[in-house]
Amino acid sequence: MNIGEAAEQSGISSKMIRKYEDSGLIPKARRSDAGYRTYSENDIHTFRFIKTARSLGFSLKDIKELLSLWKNKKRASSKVKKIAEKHIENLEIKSSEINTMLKTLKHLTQNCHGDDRPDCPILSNLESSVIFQK
Amino acid sequence: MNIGEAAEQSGISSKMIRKYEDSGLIPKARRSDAGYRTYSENDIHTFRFIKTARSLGFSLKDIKELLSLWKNKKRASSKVKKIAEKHIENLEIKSSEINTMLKTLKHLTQNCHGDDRPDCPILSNLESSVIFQK
DNA sequence: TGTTGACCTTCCCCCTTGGGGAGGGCTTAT
DNA sequence: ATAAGCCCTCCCCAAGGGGGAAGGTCAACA
Repeated sequence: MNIGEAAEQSGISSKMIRKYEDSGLIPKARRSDAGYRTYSENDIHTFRFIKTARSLGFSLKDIKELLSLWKNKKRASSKVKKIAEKHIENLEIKSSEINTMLKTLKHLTQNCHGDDRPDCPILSNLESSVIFQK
Repeated sequence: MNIGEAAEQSGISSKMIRKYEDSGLIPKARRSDAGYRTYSENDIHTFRFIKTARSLGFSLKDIKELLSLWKNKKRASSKVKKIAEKHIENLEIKSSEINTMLKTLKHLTQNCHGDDRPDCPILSNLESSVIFQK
C-alpha cells in the first residue's frame, strides 16, 4: 500500500512517516517503479506501535530503543523496564512542576478582582515574586 | 550596564536577552559607541518580570501582553486575570494528560519482571494497546 | 605601548515533534 | 486526452532554549 493508506491505517500522518524515515526511526521504505513508498501490514503494525508509544509520551529516541527491543526476541525485559521507569521519572518531574505553577497561579488568580480596577496581585507577584525568588 | 551583567542580575542569559529583543518581546536596547547594548536598573526590573512569568509557565506571547498591561497604569485587572485563567486551563489539560500517561505506565511497569526474560507487558501494550485505542 | 583576556557583536547551526505549502511527477477514471 | 487525486522532494514555520565561529572593543598589566 502507498503512504496515504498507511497513514490512515496507522494514525500517523504521511508527513510524519516520511520524517520518521529521514530521522532513522524506521528503515527506508521499498519503492515502486515510480518512486512511491510501499508498505506492508507489518509496517502498519510498527507504525501503530510508534503511535501508542507516542501517546504514552515516550520520546522518539526512546521509541527507537523500544522498537529494537520489540524486534529482538532475546531481549531482557529489564531493559524495557528501565526505559519506562526513566520516562516515568521525567513525567513525574514535569507533573510536579506544573502542579507548583498551578498552585501559585490559582492562589494569585483567586485574589485578583478581575474588574476595571488596575491593581492586580498577579502582576504584583510577577514584578517582585515572593514565592519564586531566583 | 552591559548585557553580561544584566544577564547575571536578571537570571536571563545574554543569549536570550538578545533573542527577546529580536522577537519584539522587549524594545531595542540603547547602544554604546562601540555598539554594545546598555541596560538600566529599570530594564533589569523588566527582565525579572519576564523571568518570573516564565517560571510560572507563561508563553512569551502571553508575557508580551502581561508586560504591556504591567506598564499600563490604567489597565483593567480583568484582562490580566483572563490571561492567567486561560493559562491555568492549559496547564490543567497538560497535567491530566501526564497523569493519564503515568497511570498506564506505572501499571505496566509494575507488571514487568524486569529480569533477563524477554516477555514484557510494556511491549505487549505498545504492540496492541488495550488502554489507548486510536 | 603592546599584548592578552574577557567581553561584546552578528550570523549560523542544533535540539524536539509536529504542520503548511510549492512545484512537479504519476495513475486512474472518465 | 484530460482532470482529480495521489505521490515526490524541498523549504519554511512554531517554541524556547543552546553552541560556537569570526571578528570588534576594552581594560589591565608588564
